[in-house]
Amino acid sequence: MTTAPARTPSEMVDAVLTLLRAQGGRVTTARRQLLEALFTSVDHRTAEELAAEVQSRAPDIHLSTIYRNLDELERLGVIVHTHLGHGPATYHLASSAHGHLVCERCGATLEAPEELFRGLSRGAQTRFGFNIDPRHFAVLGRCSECS
Amino acid sequence: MTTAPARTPSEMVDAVLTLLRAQGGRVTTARRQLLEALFTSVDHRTAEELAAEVQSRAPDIHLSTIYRNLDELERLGVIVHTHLGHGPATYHLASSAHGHLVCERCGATLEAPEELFRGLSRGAQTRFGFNIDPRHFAVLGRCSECS
DNA sequence: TTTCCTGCAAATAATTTGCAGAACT
DNA sequence: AGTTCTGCAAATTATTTGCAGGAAA
Repeated sequence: MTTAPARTPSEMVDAVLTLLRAQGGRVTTARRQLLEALFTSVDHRTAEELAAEVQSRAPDIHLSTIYRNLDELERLGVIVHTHLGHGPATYHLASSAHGHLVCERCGATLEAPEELFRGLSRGAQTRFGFNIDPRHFAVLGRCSECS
Repeated sequence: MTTAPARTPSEMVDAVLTLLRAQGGRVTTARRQLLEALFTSVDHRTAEELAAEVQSRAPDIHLSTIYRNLDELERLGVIVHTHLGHGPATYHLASSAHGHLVCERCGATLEAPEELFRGLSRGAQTRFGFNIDPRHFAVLGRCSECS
């Protein structure tokens, strides 16, 4: 059996640029480089880190342009951003969505599968009619080392 | 059967001031007024809101003094602060600790009993050795109205 | 009178915005 | 040509910090 076709990062970049163009958007160096950076690493990265990577190839691209394009890509559903406690937001591909557990002492970040939140999700729903989104904000606490 | 004696706000303020003095701290107008504000309302309030209330009685007390004293009171375990999504942190008495569900659309805040997080807490513990603290950061999502 | 606290101004961190010119289509 | 994007500088928001004078013990 085959899963969805495994596309190369470069194909993914092109696909998003096509989508962008279809919405009346334009293909620019800043956007191509930012997508390149997003699709060639799995890490969660901050706007600043992404800017640094983009700037290593196109030095003139400004941090504010990175922010504007991250917003745009989030509107398109390509990426999501998460607040891992204090400090800057991190961005990653929407296709690898998951929750986060962050240690408030050492800062370690654990990626938590969505099903870990299923019980909370159900409880919040039945008792408060509330639909939680475990991806937008991390759950803080102490990791095993720091407990 | 009796529960813990219900103390008046004013008695609570005095108790904290005594604790402060016992630690080598000093009793100042700023501290007394801040405690007064904290103990006479149940709301979650931001540093700015607390400053406004304090300043209605003692106009010269500066916002930075409020921040410094909130830190101090948190170190003493009297209050806790919570990040309700974007925007400023809110402070409330540690004795009324609870989790929060915040709607990312309309901003409504629901107070969630700690036990709502029990399943998540257990799962994070057994699967990751992680001890969650549901109080420090709110869980975001959509309230029933906005869903 | 000694140490702690406070007011004030300035610094910080992360992000957003106004604007005029440059780049895509 | 006509929008959309971008770089830059400046504004914003929330909070922190340095310092010198003022107040508690």
